[in-house]
Amino acid sequence: MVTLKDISKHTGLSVTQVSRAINNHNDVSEATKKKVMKAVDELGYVPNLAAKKLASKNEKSIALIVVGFEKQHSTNDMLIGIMSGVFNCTSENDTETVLYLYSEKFLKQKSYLQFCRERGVSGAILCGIKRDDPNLKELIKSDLPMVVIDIPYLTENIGSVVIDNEKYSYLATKSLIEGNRKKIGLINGSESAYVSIERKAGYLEALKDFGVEIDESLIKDGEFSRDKAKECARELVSENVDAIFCSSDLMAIGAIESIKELGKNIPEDIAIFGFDGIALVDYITPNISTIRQNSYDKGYKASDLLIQHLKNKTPMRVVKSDCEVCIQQSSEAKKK
Amino acid sequence: MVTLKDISKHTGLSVTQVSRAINNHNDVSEATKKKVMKAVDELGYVPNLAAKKLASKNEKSIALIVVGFEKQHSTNDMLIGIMSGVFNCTSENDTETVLYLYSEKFLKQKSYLQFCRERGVSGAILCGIKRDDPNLKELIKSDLPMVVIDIPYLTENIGSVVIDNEKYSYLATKSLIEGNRKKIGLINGSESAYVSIERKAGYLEALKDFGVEIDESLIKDGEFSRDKAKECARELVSENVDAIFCSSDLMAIGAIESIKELGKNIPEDIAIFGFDGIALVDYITPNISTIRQNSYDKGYKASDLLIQHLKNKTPMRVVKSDCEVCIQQSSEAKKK
DNA sequence: TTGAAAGCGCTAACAA
DNA sequence: TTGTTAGCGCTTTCAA
Repeated sequence: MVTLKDISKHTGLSVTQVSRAINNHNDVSEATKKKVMKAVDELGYVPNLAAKKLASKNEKSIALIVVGFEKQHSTNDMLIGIMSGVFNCTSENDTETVLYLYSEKFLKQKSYLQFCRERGVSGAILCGIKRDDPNLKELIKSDLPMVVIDIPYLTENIGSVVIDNEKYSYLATKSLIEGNRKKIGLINGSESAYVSIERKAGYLEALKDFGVEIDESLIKDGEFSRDKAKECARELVSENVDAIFCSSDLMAIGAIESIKELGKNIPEDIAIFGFDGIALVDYITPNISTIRQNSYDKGYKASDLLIQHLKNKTPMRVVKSDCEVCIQQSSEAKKK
Repeated sequence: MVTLKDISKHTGLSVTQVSRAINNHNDVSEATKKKVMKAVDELGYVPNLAAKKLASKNEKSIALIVVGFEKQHSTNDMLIGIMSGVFNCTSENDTETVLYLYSEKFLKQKSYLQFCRERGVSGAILCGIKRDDPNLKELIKSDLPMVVIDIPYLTENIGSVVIDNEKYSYLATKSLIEGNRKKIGLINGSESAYVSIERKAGYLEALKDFGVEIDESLIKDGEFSRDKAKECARELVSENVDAIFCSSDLMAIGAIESIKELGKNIPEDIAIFGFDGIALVDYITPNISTIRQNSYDKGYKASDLLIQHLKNKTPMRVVKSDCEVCIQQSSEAKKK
C-alpha cells in the first residue's frame, strides 16, 4: 500500500506538505503541487479513507437507512430511484454515503443509531420507515441531524421530503370528474397511514368543489394490498361506480383485475386512477393513469437538505417533491 | 464520543485489556469481561469502525459494485434482491458491505479499483457489469479477489455466480413443445450477449431433441427491448407461429402487446414464455410463464463465495444459482 | 491475565 | 511556503 510517507520519501517533502498538496490547500506552491501529483501518479497513491476519517473531524459521510424493501417487489424501482438520487447528490458534494439495508429477517442487525455511530456519520436519511419504529425513536433522541422521506417531520435537526398527497389526490379526482365520471369510488390505503389520510382528504375536497355528492359507502380500505383491493373493487362495482381512485398503483392493478373479471370495460364502464407511478403502470393493459412520484428527486432533495444543513447550518425544512399527473388509457374521458 | 479510554478510566483497567474484553478474546478473565461490559452499557460505548479498520489488518469489508441501474426501471426488483442477498450474507459473517452505485451520469465517479482501494476492502462483488467495461479490466489486473454476477469468469481470485441459461431455455422450450406447440419462434436478446447465445442454444437443443424442425426465420433479435420485441412478434405472427419463447420477460411483454393488437389470443392461438421472473410477470394479463431467477440467492451465493475465499482460501468457482420454471397462463397447453 | 508502548495513515495546530 | 509534533481510536506486539 502506497502511503503519504512513500510520497514524502519519493519527493523529499514532509508528509504534511504532501497531504496539503494532495488536498489542494492554497498554502502550497504550484511547484510542490506538481511534484507531488507526479509522484502520486507514479506510485499509484490512493488515500486511505479510514485514516482520513479518523484524523479529521470533517470527513463527511451520511447514512442512508432503507427499511421495508422486499426481495422481489414491484415497488422496488422507487427505492432504486431514491438511492440513486441520494448517491448522486452526495457524490457531487464529496460526501460518502453508507447504505444500511435494514431487515429484521437479517441476522445481527443493529439499531439505526448504533450503525450511525460506528461509522461516525454526521447525518442520516431515512426511507421506508414507519412512524412507530422503535429504532426511530432512539435516533431522534440522539439529535443526529436527519431527513425522513415520506413522513412530514420537522424539528431543529430533523427535516423531511414529502409529496403533497392531498393536492395530487385532488387533481386525480378532478381529472376523473372532468372525464364525466359521476360516481367515483375510493380504494384507500390503511386508515391509520398518514398518506391515506391525506389522499382521502384530497379526494373529498375535489368532490366537494365540483358538487359531487359524497357517499361514504364508496370509500373502501384496501390496506395497500392488491388482493384486498380486488375485493373492494368488486363491492364498488356492485355499487355501480363509474370510476375508482386508488390510493396506490398496486391497488389499482387489483381493481383492474376485478373489473375485468366482472366483464366490465376500462375505461368505458369504469375509469381507474392510481397513485405512485411505479414502473408497472406502463406495462398493464390498459396503461394506468397515475400520480407519478419522482423517486430520484426525493432522494436528491433529501440528500441536499441534509448536506446544506450540515455544511451551512441551513435550517431544516419540509421539502416538497413534485409529482406528475399522468393520464393514460385507464381514465380516458367518458362520452357524455 | 465514548472511547476505549473512557471505559479504561471508568473501570481502572488498561485500554488494552478493555479492547480485548470487548472483542471477547479468550485471555481475559470472566470478571474483567463482566466489568467491561457493564461499563460499555453504562457509558454507551460504540466502537469506531474507522479506527478499527486503521489499526487492524483484518477488519473485513467488501465492495458491492452495481452498474447499469436506472432511476425507474421494471427490472430493478432483481437488483434489490441481489443487494439484500449480499447484505444478509455479509452481516452473518460480520463483514461490512460498502455499496458503490456506479453511473456515468453521476459526477465525480471514480474507477471501481480506486473505490475499493480507498476503502481498503478485501474483495468485491460486481453486478450489472459488461464484459468490455474498461473499469473492469483495471480491477482484474489488480488481483483483488472478486465475484462477478451473471458472467462466467474463473481465475485464481475471480469467481462468478451464474444461472444455467441453456438448461432453463431448454426447459422452457420443452414445456412449450409438451403443450402441443408445433411452430415455436424465438425472440432473443442481442446476438453478442453471452446470455443470448446460451439461451438460443437451449432453445435449439430442445427443438432438436423433440424432433421439431428448426427454422432460422423464426429466430429474431429483440435486443432486450420491449419495442423491438413488438416488431419481432408481429413478424412471427405473420409466420403463423403458435408459440414464442422470449429471452427476457420485458420482451415477452412486448410480444404479448403485439399479439393482442393483432387480435390473437394468448395462450389459445399463441403461447408465450419469458425469462427472468421480474415482478411484472404476475401483474400482466395473462400472467407470463417464465424462468424465475432467484436474485436474492445470486447475491447471497456471490457473497458467500467471496467470503469463503477470503477467510479460508477456498478456491474460486463458477457457482450456479437455480431458477424456477414457472408456468402460468401465457403458456397453457393447447388442446390437440 | 494484565499493561506499556508503538503504530495504522492521516490531519492539524504551531513554529519557523 | 514548509516542517515538526501530536494525536484521532483502535489493535497488537512484547514484557511482566
